[in-house]
Order: sequence, then C-alpha cells, then structure tokens
Amino acid sequence: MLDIQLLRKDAALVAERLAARGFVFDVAYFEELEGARKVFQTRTQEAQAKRNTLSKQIGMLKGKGEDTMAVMAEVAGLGDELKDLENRLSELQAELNDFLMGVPNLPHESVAVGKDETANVEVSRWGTPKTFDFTVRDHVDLGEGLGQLDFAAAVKITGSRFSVMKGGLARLHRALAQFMLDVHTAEHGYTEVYVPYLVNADSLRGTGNLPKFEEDLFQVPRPDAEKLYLIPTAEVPVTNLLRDEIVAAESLPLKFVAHTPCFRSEAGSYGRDTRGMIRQHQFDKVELVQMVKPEDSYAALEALTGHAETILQKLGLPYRKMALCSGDMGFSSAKTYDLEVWLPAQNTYREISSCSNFEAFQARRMQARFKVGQGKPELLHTLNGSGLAVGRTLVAILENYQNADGSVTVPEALRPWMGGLERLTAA
RNA sequence: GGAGAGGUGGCAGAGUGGUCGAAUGUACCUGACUCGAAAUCAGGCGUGAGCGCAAGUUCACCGUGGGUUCGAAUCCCACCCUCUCCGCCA
Repeated sequence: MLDIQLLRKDAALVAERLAARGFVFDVAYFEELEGARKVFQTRTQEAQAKRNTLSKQIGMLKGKGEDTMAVMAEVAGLGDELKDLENRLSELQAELNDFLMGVPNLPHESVAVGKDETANVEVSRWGTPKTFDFTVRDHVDLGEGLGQLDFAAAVKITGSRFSVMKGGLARLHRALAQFMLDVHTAEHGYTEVYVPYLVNADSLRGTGNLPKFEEDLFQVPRPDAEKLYLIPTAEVPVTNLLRDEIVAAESLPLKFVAHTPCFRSEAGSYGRDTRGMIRQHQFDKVELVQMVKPEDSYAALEALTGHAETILQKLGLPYRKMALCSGDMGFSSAKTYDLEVWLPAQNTYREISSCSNFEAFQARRMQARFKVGQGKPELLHTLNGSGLAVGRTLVAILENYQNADGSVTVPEALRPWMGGLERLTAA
C-alpha cells in the first residue's frame, strides 16, 4: 500500500509515476473519495465528542444523585444522526481502502521505464554457455531417458503441471535445496526458518497477493473455519512473521531463509511452457527474505541478489542479471532484479530467481515496524528473492551438465550432498 | 472429537454499566543522590487515525465481528485463539 499522506499531498505526481508501469491511477476518483472522507470523518468525530461529553455528564450527575432528565433529552436526539455518520464514514473508508489496496507500488527512480520484458536492462553476465559436440536434449528427454522423471505418473496421480522424480534425480532435487540452505545460513548469515504451507487471507493481503491475484492461488475451503490458501512462495509466511510487530532497531537486519514447496494456480498461463518442469503448479524454492531499515534497503537488494548469484556460480551455471523495467515488475515491488540461467536446449536464458525491494509497501500493509530506542515506530523495508527456484535449477543442471550418452554429471559443489555421486545414469 | 477454564498495556495482574486508555507491580527511559554502580526518590513510558503552521486537540482501539444502552473492558450473540483433562493420531 502506498503512503496515503503522499497521495493527499501530490496525487498527480503519484499518477505520473504509476503511469510508468502502465497503471492508470484515477486522480479525480481518489480526490473525490478523500474529500468526502475528510468531511465525514470530521463531522463524525465532532458528533462522537459531543455524545461522549454528555454521557459523561450523566454519569457524574447520577454519581451525585442529581437529576439527569435534561441531559438525557439532549443526547437522545443524537443517536440516529451519529449512527448514520458512522456508517457513511466506514463505507467511505472501506471504499478508499479497497481502492488503495489495488494500487501497485511506485517504481524506484533507478528503474527503466518500459512496457514489458523487452525493455528490461541486462546488468551483467556470468559464465560462458558451454558448446556441445552433440545434439543437446532438453531436461524432459534427459530425465525420462534416465528413467527418473515421470510426467505420466504425475498426470495419473494428480493432473498436468506436476511431476514425479525418482532415484538419483529425486536425490539431486533434495541435494540442491540442502546445498542452498547450507550456503545461505553458513556463508550469508541467514536464519533458517520452517513455516506453514497454508496461510490465511490476512497474510496474503500483507504481501500484496490479495485482493488482486486470488486466481493465482490454490484455495483450501474448510466447512467450519476461515478458508486457507496454499502458499505461492515462502515470501508470504516468512514476511508475515513481522506482521503487527515492532522490533528494536538493533535487531535489524533480519535475514531469513526458508525451503518450501510453492503452489501456483496461474489460471491465465495455459499454453505457456507446457512442456517439462519450467512452469508447475507445485515446485520447491529456497527463499531469501530480509527486513531492514529504510536507508539500507537498496544496499540489501544488491547483497541479496548477490547471494542468489553465488548459488549459480558455485554450480557453474551461466546466467545474466536483468534489471526489470517499470512495466514488467510485480505489483508490490519498487525494484526487481531477475536472474536468468542459461538453458542450452532452449538456447536462451530463463528466469530462475527474482529479487525485489518492496520498500515500505508490504510493511505498511502488514504494520511491520521497528523502533529506535523509545522513539516512534517506523515502517521496515522488506525484500526477498529466490535463492533459488529448486525445480528450475534442476532443469538447468540437467541441460548444462548433460553428456553425449544421456547421463548427467553432478556439479562438484553438490557432490557432498549426493554421497559423492559424480554422475546420474540410467539404472 | 468430548468436558472445563480463559483471552486486559513489553511482561505479570486488578477492574462485572458511568469522571476507565484503564489501578498496582515489574521492565524500560530521563533526572536527583553517588567517585561509579546498586538501592532509594521524582517524573515519563501503548497503537492507529483526524484536524492544526504549531502548541495542541479530537476520535478509535481491553482477542475479532455484531448487538443492547444516553454511556460497554464490564451485559448479550457469533466467531477466532490459548490452556487443562479425556479420546484419537504421525
């Protein structure tokens, strides 16, 4: 959520900055709503103040055993008008809140203005794509060739966009997650957390997934309780650790890493990436989350992105770092870097990590704050990034480390988590 | 799943219709005393929002949402959560 003070001060400027991301901010509608809110809030509070004063008088008179008829008569007339005012005010505030909840974050000034991914800016490149002296296979052919990746089984058990892994491949998948967790905790100073995979609506509102993106989520209705949602990313439960909390400034920065499955319905994505493990309804991810002081958040974004890059480097996977343009960024983000890994079979780079600074956008929604000494609470800045998407990393390893005979070399960095195994081969 | 108890400020814990945003203790902050510390004493110490240049002032908040009332932490209804015992279970 944006700072309403900023909107009151200069809605036109906000509209201009939001236009850069293709969002139309209706200034006239906002100002009309805000004007009405102001009028009704003032009047409501005046009426409440009057009622409170008179009611207190009644109490005092009764305490002294005096007659209260006159005051009772005076306050009696207030009831209906006050109720109307209160109702109207809460309607207006709800309307204003709904409107603001649907407004995306402002892009940081360093973000390039552009419509879509074609305007993203390549920041850097690491590694050189390997040349193969045989025809490369994609991860589906490789995995099925090994007899360790089975989409047909997943279709039978559940449906499309799920996968079944077996044997060495399943272990490689597990090894990747363990490896990432160990690197981030031991080398980058993150605290490992284990969190629920089902969350309530409040948590999703906090991170900005609701109310706008409900169709991307899997819902779990419960007959006798509030419905829950499967997490689309660990960002949701982990960032919400700080919801409605005020932490001491000395405890910052907070750095958490979590390995969780992620569930995405992505109702709008049918037809895209239908082959293989690139776009699944269920995938594992190791997520990095940081909560920092506002002045530190852009340095933290660079550091956090670097932490994700470290994983790719240790695995020897070529990648490039893209700064997303205004039109390609997520709803809540002020600035995002995507890391794109080289996939030989697609002869292109594909997203494997997305690292964002949300500034105070999420913190404001979830009232996540810090306090210096006895001072006033201030909003934190929140960041997160994939470090990395496990399934896509697995795809990248299969394709980049494939051999002519269809076997796959295990990257050296992973071997300690693979019991020393050097190569995946068909059984 | 069954039976019972309970949710009040950072923590503990009073408060069962009126001057209660809430006693008291503790923690914390400032000051005094002290060479310094401890102890002691004095003061301060919740969150969100409105109006205002400001000083300030008004409103809301006692698990959440409704209701009764001139007035609700207190009464009524629903929900959520926690604890204890029993049952079941990895």
